[in-house]
Amino acid sequence: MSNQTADFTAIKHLFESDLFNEIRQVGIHKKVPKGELMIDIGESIKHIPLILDGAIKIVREDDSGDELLLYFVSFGNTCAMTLNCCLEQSKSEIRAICESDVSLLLIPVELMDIWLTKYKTWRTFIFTNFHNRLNEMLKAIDALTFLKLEDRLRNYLEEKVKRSEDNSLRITHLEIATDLNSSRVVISRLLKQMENEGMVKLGRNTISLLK
Amino acid sequence: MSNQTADFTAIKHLFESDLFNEIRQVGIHKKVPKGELMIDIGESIKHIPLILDGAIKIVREDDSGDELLLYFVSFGNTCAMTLNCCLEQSKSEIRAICESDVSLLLIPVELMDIWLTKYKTWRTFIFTNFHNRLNEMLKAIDALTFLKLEDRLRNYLEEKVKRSEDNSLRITHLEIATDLNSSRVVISRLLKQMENEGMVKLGRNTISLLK
DNA sequence: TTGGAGTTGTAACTAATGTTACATCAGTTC
DNA sequence: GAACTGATGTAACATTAGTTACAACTCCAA
Repeated sequence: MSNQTADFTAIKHLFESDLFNEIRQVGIHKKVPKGELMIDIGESIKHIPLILDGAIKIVREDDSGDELLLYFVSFGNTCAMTLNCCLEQSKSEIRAICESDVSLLLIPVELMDIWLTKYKTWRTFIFTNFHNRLNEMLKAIDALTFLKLEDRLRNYLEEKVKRSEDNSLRITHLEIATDLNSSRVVISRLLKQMENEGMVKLGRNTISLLK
Repeated sequence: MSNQTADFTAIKHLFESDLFNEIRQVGIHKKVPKGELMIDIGESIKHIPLILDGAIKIVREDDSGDELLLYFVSFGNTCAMTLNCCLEQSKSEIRAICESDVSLLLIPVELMDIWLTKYKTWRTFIFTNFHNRLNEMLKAIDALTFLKLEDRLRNYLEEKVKRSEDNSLRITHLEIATDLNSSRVVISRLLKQMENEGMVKLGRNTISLLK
């Protein structure tokens, strides 16, 4: 796809102009529709994805198919887990699914190291990303360790609402249960309880945060 | 403390010789006894610690003082969470406690970026560390999400035994409970059960892994 | 308009983990 | 050796979360 269609505003300010120009030249622009699987567990990765628009949901899965949502990656960022894979030539440990329509640039792995020596802003970019990802992982660990499911659910809903137009979400109880590695019945129970407390309003396929 | 007393063998093979010499020149050698608090949550960090010998235990704590052991860092490594802090000038998100007597080198933060452009082996070192730490965090998340406490306990004991001379540990049930963010009674219960199954042998202040 | 397929509500039950309370035991100190 | 401290064993109970089962409701398509 032609790079003319890509909107670089999300990343322009991140990089010095020489680097920005290189990125425009070598980056392969791609649009991926909402819901599409971008990377699956076990795949090897040859490009660094640079997100221009939209958000990606990063999911972990165990052997028996149970899932857990780890975090979201949005514009101006890249996935540090992916950087990992690139550097180590190893397979992906995680699954990446488009949370919305996503516009991104693919950068060939080889440039990673070259740009690290050449551009200060690239180093900053890479390390900021590692930093953000480590913090997201810490947040996930904190939630799993110290929070009750009800609070994880509330956080989850708030996080989702932040990414939506208004206070309402188009989502089913089952989807939530999957993301939180719980069961549908438990989520329904907690949601109903939250509705009774006036925290949310439930409808078929929709949840509105009132708080 | 003089650098003559430091044993560099653990890291010599990691770096090209120019870099290795720089490290020897600027690195401040330090020995920290077992059990000592190296870094606490909220502290700011001016040096990158390079571990020569021993192991450090990385712990997370929430507002109410509940703890969780995240992972161990041992020789030839550094703590990526600390790298984070260095780079971002932010405060430590974690607590680091010496699991054994530790010998380490302190590298001034300023050199971090300079060495990144100058030395390929430094880049590899830094990224390998980020990689390892992200993987450790993933492992922690997996355990919290997908494992029952009994299995986390077994993993914990196996991990500890790896770092000890023989199959026995000098540890109390309370210490284990703290590391796993559980309660002493629960840990005692599970240990007793494991003893009945012939998996461990319990004594006062000691646990031996049998199978 | 009828019959799925998917979504939600709810009850009853089970399993896992945490809490409280107390007894005992080993080692240390006075 | 009496008193104290920390470590462990155990019972009874509480809470949280997961499971099974089933009814009811919505929407879409044949």
